[in-house]
Parts: sequence; C-alpha cells; structure tokens
Amino acid sequence: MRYRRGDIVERAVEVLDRYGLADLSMRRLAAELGLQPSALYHHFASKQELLAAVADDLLERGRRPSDDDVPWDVAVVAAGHALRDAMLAYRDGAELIATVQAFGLGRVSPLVPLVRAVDRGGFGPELARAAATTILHFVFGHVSEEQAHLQASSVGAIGDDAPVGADAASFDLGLSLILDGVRQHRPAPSEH
Amino acid sequence: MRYRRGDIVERAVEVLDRYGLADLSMRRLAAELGLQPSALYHHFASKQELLAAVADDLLERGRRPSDDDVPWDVAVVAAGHALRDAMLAYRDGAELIATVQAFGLGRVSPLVPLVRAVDRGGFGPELARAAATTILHFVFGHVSEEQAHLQASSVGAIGDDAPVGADAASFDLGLSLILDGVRQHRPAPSEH
DNA sequence: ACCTGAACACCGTTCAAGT
DNA sequence: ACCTGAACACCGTTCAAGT
Repeated sequence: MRYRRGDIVERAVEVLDRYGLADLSMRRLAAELGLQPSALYHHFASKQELLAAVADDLLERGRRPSDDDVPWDVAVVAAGHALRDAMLAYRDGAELIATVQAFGLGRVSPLVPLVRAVDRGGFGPELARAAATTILHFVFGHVSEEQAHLQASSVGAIGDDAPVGADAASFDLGLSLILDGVRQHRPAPSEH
Repeated sequence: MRYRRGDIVERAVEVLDRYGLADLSMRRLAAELGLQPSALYHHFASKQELLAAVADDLLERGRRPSDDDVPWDVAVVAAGHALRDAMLAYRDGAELIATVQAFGLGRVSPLVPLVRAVDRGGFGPELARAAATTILHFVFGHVSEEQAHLQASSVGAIGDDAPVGADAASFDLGLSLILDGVRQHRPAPSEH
C-alpha cells in the first residue's frame, strides 16, 4: 500500500475525530493505514509536522470566501464564526489548532482573514493587527473551553449540572465587546 | 526518603523550570527525588493531577492582594499583569497554566481576581463575567505566544530576525482594547 | 519513491509486597 | 503512611535494507 502525504493527513483527521488527539499516535495512525510506524517518517519529518499538516487541513476545510460587500465589523464577526466552526467541526480540533498556532507551526494562517476584515475599517495597520490578534486569542481560548466542556458532558457524569460558561451566546458577547473597543479608535485618514 | 505532596510539587516546579514541560515526566521527577515512579502515585492519582497542582502552585506564587483604592479599570489591568507575570515566571508556565485551566482542572482560579475587578465597575454580574473571561482568554493566548517566542529565540536560530508579534506593549494594547469595549456598556444601577 | 524490520530510549500506570 | 520491584501496554524516532 503506497500513500501520498495528503492520504495520510486525511486518515489522520479520521483518527482524530473518532479517537481524539491523545490517541492520534504515529503508531496508531500507521496501524490504521496498514503501515509500519517508520513509513510515516518518509512523509513527515516528525509528529509535530504531521499535526501541523492536520491542523492546516482543518483550517482549509473551514475556509470561507471573504465577503467584501458588507461592513467591516460584520466581516470580522463572520471571520470569527468561520474560525470557530472550523475548530468545532472535528473532535479536539480547537486544542489541535490552538496548539499548532501557538508554536508557530502551520502554513494556513487563521489571523489573515481577521486582519483583512479589520483593515477594511480603516484603523491603520498597527491597530488592525492588534485587534485581529486580540480576537484570535479570544477565539482560541473560548472555543477550546467550549469544546472541552462539550466533550466532558458528552462523555459524562451527571449531565447538565455544571455551569456552561462557554457557549455560542457568550462567544458573540465577547467578540462584540472587543469590537466595541476597536470602534472607539478613530479610523486613520483614508487615501481616497 | 519520605516526601509530602508539597515537597513533590516544589521539586516538580524546579524540573519544569530547568528542563521544560516536555521533560517533566513522572519517571524523571521520581528519579530527581530518588524514588520509584510508582511512589508518586501515592501522592497523586495521575500525572494530570500532579500538573494541576503545579499550575496551582505557580498561580499562588504570583498572587497579589487586590487593590480596592483604585479605579476598577486600573485594578483590571493590574490583575491582568499579575496573571501574565505568574505565567512568565517559570519556563512553560503559560502553556501549563492555560492547559490545566482549559481542562477545568486546578483549584486556584485566575478568573476570580478579574471578575472581582470588573465587578467594581458596576456593570452587573453577566457583563462582568463575560468581560473577565474575554480578558482571561486573551491573556492565556497572548502570553502563551509570548513565551513560545521567548523560548524559540533563546534556544535559537538567527536571533532577532523573526517578527516579535507578542510583547509587553501589544499585551497592554490588547487589554486596553477590551477595556474600551467594556466601558461602552452602561453600568447597572447601583444599590447605594 | 515508498516501505519493512528491528532496535533504542523512553512513557503512564497498576499492583503485590515491604516498613 | 509511604515506598519498592516488577510488570503491562504503550510511545516517537532512527536506520539499514528491501522493491
């Protein structure tokens, strides 16, 4: 059985979704593919590189075309929701994407669509970048917590006893809080 | 050699700071203490529980008394800085604290001082909680990235070539952006 | 180019038994 | 109460060799 890089990433996503990040080991993935573990090192230099490729794949699957016919803040909210959806679409997706990005791995940047959207508000590059990274960190933190709780309650225990804390409503609230802050800053003078 | 829980946590913090989170294994820690790995399981039910205790210890070491003689937003900034300092004080502290908190482990809550501070602004409990968690997620994300870059540049490579991205100035900028957003919301009517 | 087979140096955790 | 000794079921990674 001969595989290409993409085939292996695809299968890794399946293993991730079915068994979780903790059980996505090189040996397990190899077994799933009917390969020796060492065969994976022909395609990826390390497990880190494999996980970065998987995270990139999840981000690509969640990609949406940017809507430029809409106010900048609506576009920011849309970009935030698109990222959240991509993180929630597969088991442990939030943790994986957040970790890969925190370590600076990964070729697909979740920051770019946010910067693009904020930039349309005409606040200037410095504030656009600061606002976008603030939003990105908020999204990573919020959705990671959201998914952790989702999984804890799906696996377990007493059920709806624990306080929710992180859900879609509080996501929107946090996001709008940051946008309210961004709006306080005067737009930089426009060129045209 | 007979140890108590606290002794083991203390030594774990040393191992963390010297060798990093990846090398803080149960076997390594046991060797450092002159114990068999199994001995640790007399004190901690699992590695997760040990790591939660270490994260709690880091948060406790960074604790500051809340200053109530100062405007609410100054208190929020102070609480944010205290948390950031606690995360940066030891190697991989940011990643450890953020992970432990994301999984809902840990008895020391970094959220409480933030909620306390925002609450003094009189915005009501719902907004106070939303603002505090938004800030918490921002702090976790920002400082994790900050520490990852610090470590990458200390270990390595060409030096100051890479863009900084996350530093003390952008931390303050992000924090003030969120505070600007919070200020937009009318304080709830006060009791006195 | 892609894979096998075997090995190296590790892990977290359990459990009977010791003091 | 706290620890030893031994075992179980795993890891990521390397490397010579095969096709």
